[in-house]
Amino acid sequence: MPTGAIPTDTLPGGIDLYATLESGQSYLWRREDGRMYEDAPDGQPWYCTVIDGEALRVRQTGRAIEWESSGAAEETVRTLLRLDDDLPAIFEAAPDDPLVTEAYDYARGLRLVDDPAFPTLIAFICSQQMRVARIHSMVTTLAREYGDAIEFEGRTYHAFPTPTQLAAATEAELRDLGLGYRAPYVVRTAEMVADGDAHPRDADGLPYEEAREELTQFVGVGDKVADCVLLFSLGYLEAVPLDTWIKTAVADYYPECDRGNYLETSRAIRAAFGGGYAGYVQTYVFHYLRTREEL
DNA sequence: CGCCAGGCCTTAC
DNA sequence: GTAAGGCATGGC
Repeated sequence: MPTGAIPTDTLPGGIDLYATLESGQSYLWRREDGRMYEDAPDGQPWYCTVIDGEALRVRQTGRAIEWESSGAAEETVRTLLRLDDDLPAIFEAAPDDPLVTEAYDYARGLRLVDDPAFPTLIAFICSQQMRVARIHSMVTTLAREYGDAIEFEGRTYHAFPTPTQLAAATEAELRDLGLGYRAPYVVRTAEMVADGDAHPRDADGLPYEEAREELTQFVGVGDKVADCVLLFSLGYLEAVPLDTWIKTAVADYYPECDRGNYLETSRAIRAAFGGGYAGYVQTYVFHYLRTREEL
């Protein structure tokens, strides 16, 4: 059984695993104590996922990121959690204003994730008009109902369904699982990928705004969901998803960036957030605004 | 009860 | 190209 421990002091800027995995950017991990999003972890809980058919769990101890897997290697952990990102350099590129400073101080060590493209696409199709905990619940349900089961260390894990597995679901089934009006979006997008008509990875490598446009071909995907896939899965760290929280931040802190439409407002806030790492700033600000009063 | 949540689709101008 | 409705569900 592959296991390992990655010393925290070897990671530039350290890491806050809790903030990284419970900030609403990834919906593909589950906290083993079952209290995800309810409370800050009491102790050092394992977070579990399935990646490329292998069970993987990680936890943060006082001095390391420990991991255990049925077959994944350390490189996978480093990739998924973006452990090589240079957080001090990223902070250095961020604007020096009160909101951003507070957001960074609130969750130092939060790292972006690098999740697989298809699950991320579906998760954020499900995300519209939903709260973070319910999105996570919906993704967990899809894995349980349609994904492969994997036994590891006496526990059963469920992979997120493949495009083919999810395309075999019906709209009625997904409505019964609580997806509401997103059900046909999920089925139709899964069919597009399963049939080979398109894949979210096809956007990878295109210039940022072209990549975003490419992703909107999927049913249920507009500019905002496309930005989430670009940021959390395809490595476009400049992407700034304009959700309700960030729109509030724009109105309250950067009113000059509101240009009346997504494209131009996106360009303005991306510049205000420092350009190339604007998506990092966005994720810190989102996490701060959404949870600062709730813990 | 009404309001809101990591919005998008369709239709009408 | 932009604006308005409609849309499911659950928590508060």
